[in-house]
Amino acid sequence: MTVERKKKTQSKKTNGKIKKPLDDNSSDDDDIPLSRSSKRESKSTLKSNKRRIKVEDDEEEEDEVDSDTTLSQMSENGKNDSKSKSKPKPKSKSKQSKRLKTEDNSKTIVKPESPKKKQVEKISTKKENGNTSNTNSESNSNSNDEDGIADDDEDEEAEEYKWWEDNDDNGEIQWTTLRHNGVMFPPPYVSLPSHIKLYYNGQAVDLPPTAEEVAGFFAALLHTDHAKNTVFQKNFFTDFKEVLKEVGGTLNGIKLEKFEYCDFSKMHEYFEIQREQRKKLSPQEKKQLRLEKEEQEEPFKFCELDGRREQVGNFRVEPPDLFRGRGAHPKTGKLKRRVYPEDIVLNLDRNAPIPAVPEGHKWGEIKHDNTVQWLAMWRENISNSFKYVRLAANSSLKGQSDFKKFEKARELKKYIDSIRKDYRTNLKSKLMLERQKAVAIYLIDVFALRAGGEKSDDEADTVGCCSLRYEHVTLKPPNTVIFDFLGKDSIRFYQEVEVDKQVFKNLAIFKRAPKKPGDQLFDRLDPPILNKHLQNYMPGLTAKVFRTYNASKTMQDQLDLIVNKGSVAEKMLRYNAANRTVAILCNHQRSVGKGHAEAVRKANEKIEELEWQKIRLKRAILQLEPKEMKKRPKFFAEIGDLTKEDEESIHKRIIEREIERCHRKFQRENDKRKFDNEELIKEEELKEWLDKVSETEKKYSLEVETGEVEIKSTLNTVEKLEKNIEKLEQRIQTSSIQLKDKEENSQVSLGTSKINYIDPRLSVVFCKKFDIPIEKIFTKSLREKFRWAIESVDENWRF
DNA sequence: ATCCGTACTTAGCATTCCATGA
DNA sequence: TCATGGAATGCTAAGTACGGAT
Repeated sequence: MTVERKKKTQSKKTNGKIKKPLDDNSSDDDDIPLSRSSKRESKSTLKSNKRRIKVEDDEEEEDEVDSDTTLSQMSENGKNDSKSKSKPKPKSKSKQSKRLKTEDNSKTIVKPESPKKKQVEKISTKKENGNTSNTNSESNSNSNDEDGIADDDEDEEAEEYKWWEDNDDNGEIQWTTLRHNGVMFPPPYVSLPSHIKLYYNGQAVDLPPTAEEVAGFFAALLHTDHAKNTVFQKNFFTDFKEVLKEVGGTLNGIKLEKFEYCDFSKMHEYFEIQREQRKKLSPQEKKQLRLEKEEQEEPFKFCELDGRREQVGNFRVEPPDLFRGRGAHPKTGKLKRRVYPEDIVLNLDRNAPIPAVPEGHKWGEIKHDNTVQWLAMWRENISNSFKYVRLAANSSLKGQSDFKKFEKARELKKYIDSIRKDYRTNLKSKLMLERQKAVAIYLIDVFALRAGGEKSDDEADTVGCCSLRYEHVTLKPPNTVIFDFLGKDSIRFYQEVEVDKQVFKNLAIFKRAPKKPGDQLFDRLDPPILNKHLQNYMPGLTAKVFRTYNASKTMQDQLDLIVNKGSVAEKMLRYNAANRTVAILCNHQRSVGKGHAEAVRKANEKIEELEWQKIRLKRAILQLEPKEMKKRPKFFAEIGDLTKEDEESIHKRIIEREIERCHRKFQRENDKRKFDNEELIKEEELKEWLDKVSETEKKYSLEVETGEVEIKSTLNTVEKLEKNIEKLEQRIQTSSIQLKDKEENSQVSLGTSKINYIDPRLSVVFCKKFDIPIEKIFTKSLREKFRWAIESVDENWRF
């Protein structure tokens, strides 16, 4: 774990703690559930009683007026809200009962059901145009074995379905036929060798396999931050004990009571060793394993959608594990239980054959709902929500959704001016609600905030626009605002920015006493209200569309600034810079890799050494032709830039590295020989190597003294030297560019915006106009995902 | 209106792959 | 040639959105 990384995690945690009574009950203001609930719930009560704020339309004074009543009322409401709090949350039980209900009569295995939902399986008369090939879509169609023969790829798929060349869009229905082979289950648990144990207070514990598995989950994480997190430990241990109880306790009578007494290190070591072995296992044995694995998953990788063969995304059911929540998640460390076929609901077309079930099991339910995109789903036990098996990103369905998303964002272009105009106006509205809407949309538009829906107590405390609280926004007159909060995935959003004057004033109003830390800034607002408002401007417009719009718009603008010159590498750098602007806008972060600081240092040293080499060559030229100095003083000027000290330290570094290398080489070589039973290299030889190095060292120090360089004898003309200098310059250039790129990217994640926010057609156009191979920008899988974009635009297309 | 269930997108970290350079 | 490390992919958590029931 690096320093940087730690820092970051820590800052997350610290941040979380501030607001998290659960984590730390030292602070005074938190009567645990009460204060919390009041925070979170206060708004709902308020929302109902809309109330006017009378506001003079006079610039300066207006704000002072009487919103007060509203506010005080508000916080009062907030206080006794804990009552209202307790009533929601019917909790899992009632949910559970509702659950496996079929929406759609059809042939349910488990229970037949009332026809409910709008039974949309009308065989839309949509002809299978476009895809001339297959279309054996009608019933039986022999379950279309994924024959080992016609193995995918290239020309074989020449007739792939180009949905973007069709223009039929039939609203609700997602497909007409859908067949697949179900899902792949993780392998059953295999017990550890009998000498690998959990130790409790020094004693080996005999665990039944089911419990051992759970202990193993923890052991596997022993060296991670999770294992050090007390919430994680606590949740894990509770669930571990529960499982143990379920299976009748330990086999040798040891009672596990305290986490602190558990020693997982032997188990952990064992896993490490296994991993090592798997790693070096390998000649082509690895390949063999890989092939076996591929064969196993083959049947699940593809499904048949409207007669076409399409890839499934996550066909593998999530294996049991300890839940790794992000940030300060109250449930982190809990056991995520194994999923069985009985837990799984499959979605298929009515005539599809039912996939085989693992021996001795049956599917939970079979549905035929063609208004949805999922192939299978189950309910997970951590937060009682659903997990879905869906198509892969390169599928037509996903592609179509993606396309629609960007088209919707493009449509916002037509409305954005009037929306902006309106929210500027409404910043002065007399209605509190309108003002809040205006400010919220402003923040969403300008700072790319997320909508910010309400969250419950058993999730990490993170916020977005509507759920911002008092303490997340600091006002610094005249118009500077500091945002500091944890957003999605507990990623910190920290920005010190200048905002519109009126926005500043409004934020001040929203924070006005008696509001206090913990209270909602936008007490009248939630995402549905906001979205409803937005839909008055444009059908389908929601808060998230702004992120897509602004991201792609920014990208377009940035790309427009790039001029078509320089090498591909240079143009790529500019593209990445544009990409980075977008990523920063969207606050897409990543933790700095563990080797980062070191890598930067090394890269800097490398550049320094290249510079040094270059200077040496220049000196060599002068030794050869002293007259050159007069001819091109500029060319030689940089010789003076290198101080003696710098030079010496470079020398030192190189020498040290060489010595190091000699020792390593010696070591390694002898290890090998020992292994092969060969004669070892003598110490003398090492000595010889080292002597050579010290000769070099002497040469260098002489160089420093005299200023005379000694260069390879082949470099004996000015021309040759210059050629080499040129090469060095080139290398320096490339290295510097790369380094710069690396540093600037260290905390910014470009991928997320590339995958989700930047209209891929922008990149395609960029490539066409600037003569860049698309492979430079999109990886293989992204090219597949964005095939619709790659194949559909010409270079004049604009977002 | 609010609540709640459902379904879909977006997100960063973990793992694997693969090129590169010591 | 092997180790190393960055890029690519895999995984699944964490968001948004929306509609129907109450």
